Amino acid sequence: MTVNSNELQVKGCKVTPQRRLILDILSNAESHVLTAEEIVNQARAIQPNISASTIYRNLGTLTELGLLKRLDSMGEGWRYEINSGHHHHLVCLKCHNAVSIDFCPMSREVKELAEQSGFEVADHSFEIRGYCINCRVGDKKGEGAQDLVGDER
Amino acid sequence: MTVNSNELQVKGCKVTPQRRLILDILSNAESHVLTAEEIVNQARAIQPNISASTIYRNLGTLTELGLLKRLDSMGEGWRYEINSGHHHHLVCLKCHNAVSIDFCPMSREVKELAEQSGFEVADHSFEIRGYCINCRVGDKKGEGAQDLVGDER
DNA sequence: GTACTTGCAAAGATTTTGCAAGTAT
DNA sequence: ATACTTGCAAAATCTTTGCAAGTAC
Repeated sequence: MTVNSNELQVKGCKVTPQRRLILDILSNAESHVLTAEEIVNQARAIQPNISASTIYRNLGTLTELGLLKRLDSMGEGWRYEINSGHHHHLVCLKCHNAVSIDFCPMSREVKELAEQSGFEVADHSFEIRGYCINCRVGDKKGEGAQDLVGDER
Repeated sequence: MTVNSNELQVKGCKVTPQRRLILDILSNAESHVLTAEEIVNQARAIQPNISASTIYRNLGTLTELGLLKRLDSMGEGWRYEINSGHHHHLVCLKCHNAVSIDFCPMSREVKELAEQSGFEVADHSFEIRGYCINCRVGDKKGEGAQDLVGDER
């Protein structure tokens, strides 16, 4: 999943190296969903004097434009991913990898069930947490092979 | 759902007025899931000189003891509720009321689907967001009948 | 050339921590 | 009596904002 610069222009926003960098980091993260902090760190590994506020501002901007999607994060602030449509995730509790799944629990039956009480359904979230195949191999509690840290590009 | 003082003692922790207050607020909230800030505010309405740090500390402690459950909150910090077993919520985007639902998307099929990739399922979350029947009546965007504010006991 | 962006530094907001005083058991 | 808790104030985080300088178009 890559976002090219055209998509930025089409949205009526200027293509700056900082914005490209953010989008590239998230694109390369592929199966990752990164926190703002992680994006700042990875961006600094490439462009050391990029400002954190620039990144925070752009994460907001790009999310509003619909290029990024914000997920909540069990209390660790927001996590961001390239917006590639509606889907849910398997999230590894050790390495924080997030891989998309096709299954969506919001069937017509479930929606109707919710609506029985007069509730108007607007949105939903679903997330499965556990341990990915890589992290199951080692010790689940260990701090071993955290693949989020490091340069990642 | 009420937590009596015995449960605190059984967990090997002292029964202080502050802890009772926190549990009472959350018990009375019934269908509410409150943020730390809301709990602080409600607590202060009753015991004005209670310290916010006491509440933060106790929310942590009570969660570790399993008396409370922490939910994440689309970026607004944690929300807390009395731990009354596994269930999911319909959350109103206007008044933030959270009502429990019985339906759980984690069927055996879904679990197996997740496990096909070698993922070990540990946990999951599911939340339906929208507008509760009370809030549908009025203007959804208005700030009108926020029933979280106020003294609530 | 001009409006939008950036970096910096400072301000905000929220949560955590150290420590002496207070309290439940 | 004593170990656990509290309140206070200070620190630590994380995120936002104001503004002058810089940049994409």
